[in-house]
Amino acid sequence: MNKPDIDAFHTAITARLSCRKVRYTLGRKAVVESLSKSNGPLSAAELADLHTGTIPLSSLYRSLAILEDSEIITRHFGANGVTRYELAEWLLGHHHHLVCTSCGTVEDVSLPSSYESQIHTLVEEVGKLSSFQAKNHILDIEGICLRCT
Amino acid sequence: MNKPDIDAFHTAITARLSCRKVRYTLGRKAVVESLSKSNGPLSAAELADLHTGTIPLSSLYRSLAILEDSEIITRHFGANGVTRYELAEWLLGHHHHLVCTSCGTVEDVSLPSSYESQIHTLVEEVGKLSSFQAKNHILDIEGICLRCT
DNA sequence: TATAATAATGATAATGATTATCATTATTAT
DNA sequence: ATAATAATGATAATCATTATCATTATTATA
Ligand SMILES: [Mn+2]
Ligand SMILES: [Mn+2]
Ligand SMILES: [Zn+2]
Ligand SMILES: [Zn+2]
Repeated sequence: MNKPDIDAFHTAITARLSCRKVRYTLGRKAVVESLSKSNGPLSAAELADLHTGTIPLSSLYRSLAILEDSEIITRHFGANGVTRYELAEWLLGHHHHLVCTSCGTVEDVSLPSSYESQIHTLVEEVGKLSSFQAKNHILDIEGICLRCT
Repeated sequence: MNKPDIDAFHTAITARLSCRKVRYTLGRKAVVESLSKSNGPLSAAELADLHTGTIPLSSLYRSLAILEDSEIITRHFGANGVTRYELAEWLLGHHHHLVCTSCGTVEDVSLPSSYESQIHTLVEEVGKLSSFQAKNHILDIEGICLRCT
C-alpha cells in the first residue's frame, strides 16, 4: 500500500465537507490524521487510544458517524465482530485486507491489477448467474501475520 | 447452493459432539435445523424469531457459543455489523456470500470451481508477497438482491 | 435401581459498544 | 453586533452479548 500525503487528503476532504455545510474541526481532522497514518483500518477503541484524554468518546463516535455520512470514511467489519474505520476508497484507493486470526490486526493490501480484474470479472459473472446486481466486492485474506509467526 | 439432507447433518453432528462430552439437545438441534433450512447465514435475532417463545435468548446464545466451540457452526460478519451464524464448511461446503446492501439479507453462493481456484492462487501469491501466512479467504459480493431491484 | 457426578436450562443481572439528549460553546451569516 | 446554525462534552439510554446461579435433566457407577 502506497502511503499518500496527508495534506492532499485534508484539501480534498475540506472541499467535500464544505459543500455540505459540515465543518472540518480539529477532532475530525485528528481522526483523519490517524487513519491516514495507519496501514489498516482502526477500531473506535484504537482511535480513542491514539488520542487519550483529548477526544471524548461521544465526540469521537459522532465524528466517525459524520465522516461516514459524508463518505470520507467507511466501515470495515469481518475481523471478529470488530468495527473498524478507514478512509474511503476515493482517497485510499481500492484494496483488500490481511486479517491476522491470531492478534486480530488488519492490514491493507493492494492486489496486482491483473488479480483485481480477475476478481472483477468473476464477480460480474456470479452476479449474472444469481440475478444479483453486484456493486462491489470485499476480499479478506485470513491467516497469520509476520509478527505472530 | 445445493441443499443437503438434514438427517446426514444430525448424524455427523451427533458424532462430533459425542466425542466431546457435549450433548445434542433439542435447543441445539433446533438451531441446526434452522441453519440447515436457510440459504444464508442467520443472525441471533433471526434465529430467535424462528423459534419465538420456545428458546430463551440466553439459551440460544449459549447454544450458538457451544456449537461454534465444537466447530459445528461459524460466524460471519461483514453485512453491516451484524453477526450471523451458519453451518461450518465441513458440513455446508466452501462458499461465498451475496450481501444485499438494501435489505441486508445474506445469501450463500458457490463459485464455479475455476473461479474458486483463481481466487485460491491469487490469495497464495498475495500472501507470499506480503509475508503473510494465508489460511483462507472471505469473499463477499455486495449489491442489490432480486427482491430489492 | 438408587445415587452421585456432570451438563444443560432459564431467569436475571452485568457488561460493553454504540447512540441519543441536551445544555453549553464555537462558528458562520446577516 | 446579533441571530442562526453547528459542534462539543457530559451524561443517560439502548441493544447485543455474556456472566451468574439456582433448578432441572442426563449420564455414570455402585
Ligand atoms: Mn483498508
Ligand atoms: Mn454462508
Ligand atoms: Zn498477528
Ligand atoms: Zn435485498
